[in-house]
Amino acid sequence: MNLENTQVQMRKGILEYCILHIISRGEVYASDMLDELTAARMIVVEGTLYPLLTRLKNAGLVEYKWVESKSGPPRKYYKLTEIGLQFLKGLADTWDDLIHSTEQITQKSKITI
Amino acid sequence: MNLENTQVQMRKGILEYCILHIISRGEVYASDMLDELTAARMIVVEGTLYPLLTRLKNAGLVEYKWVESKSGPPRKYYKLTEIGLQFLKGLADTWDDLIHSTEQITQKSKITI
DNA sequence: TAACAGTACTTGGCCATACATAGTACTTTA
DNA sequence: TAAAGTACTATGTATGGCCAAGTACTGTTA
Repeated sequence: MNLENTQVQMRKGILEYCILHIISRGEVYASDMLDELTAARMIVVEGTLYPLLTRLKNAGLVEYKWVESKSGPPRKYYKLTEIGLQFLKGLADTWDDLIHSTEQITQKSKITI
Repeated sequence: MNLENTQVQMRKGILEYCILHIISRGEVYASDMLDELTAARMIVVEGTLYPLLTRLKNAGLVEYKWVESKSGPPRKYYKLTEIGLQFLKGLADTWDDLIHSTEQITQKSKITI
């Protein structure tokens, strides 16, 4: 039980939310997402992102099309499905509730951090 | 892949943070924590809380003492250790970073939720 | 006093996710 | 043609939340 591990645990589920958000803004492929996540200091590695995208695809929340690249192999460009959009809206509510609940608990605290 | 499951995933790690916060405010036992978590609409069940408390104890973040009860079996009253307090401070930073990163990503979104 | 309900804590097994690591396949460049 | 870069795939591990069943103690009541 250490900080690093807890950071990983806290990320669980939230990553899914963030990635659906990124995809909701337009067609992107994996490297675009990694760039954006990194820019927001939400560090993610390939081994996490790709399986997640596969899960989202299998669940029907996203779809992709192959697009040829000028430099390298073809890329999968993702976009949200209608189901994915609805799911994202539900996630947004869940996330807001979680934030609110956590604030309610932590703000009661007397300790100063 | 459904909302309910993602809610569970999002809770991971955050629960640990909330419970350390609750314990930081004074000596409490499990039912007190459950009441407070429920009041904040952070629903948790016994099977989640007790193992978590055991982990925190084994990691040296909390300690407890047995206190007799007027109605029922004795209770474990928990309080933070010095290590636990330091850990909680680290978690607070982690949580703030996570909130900030998530906001940075979700607020860029064009979709209205 | 014996059966029952209430309270507090324990335990074992299941599942989903994040990650490390290694590997495949294609393209461009030297 | 070999090397480097890009994009995606696959496998195994660890962790934590949850379900469900169980233990143990106390107080109530018939």
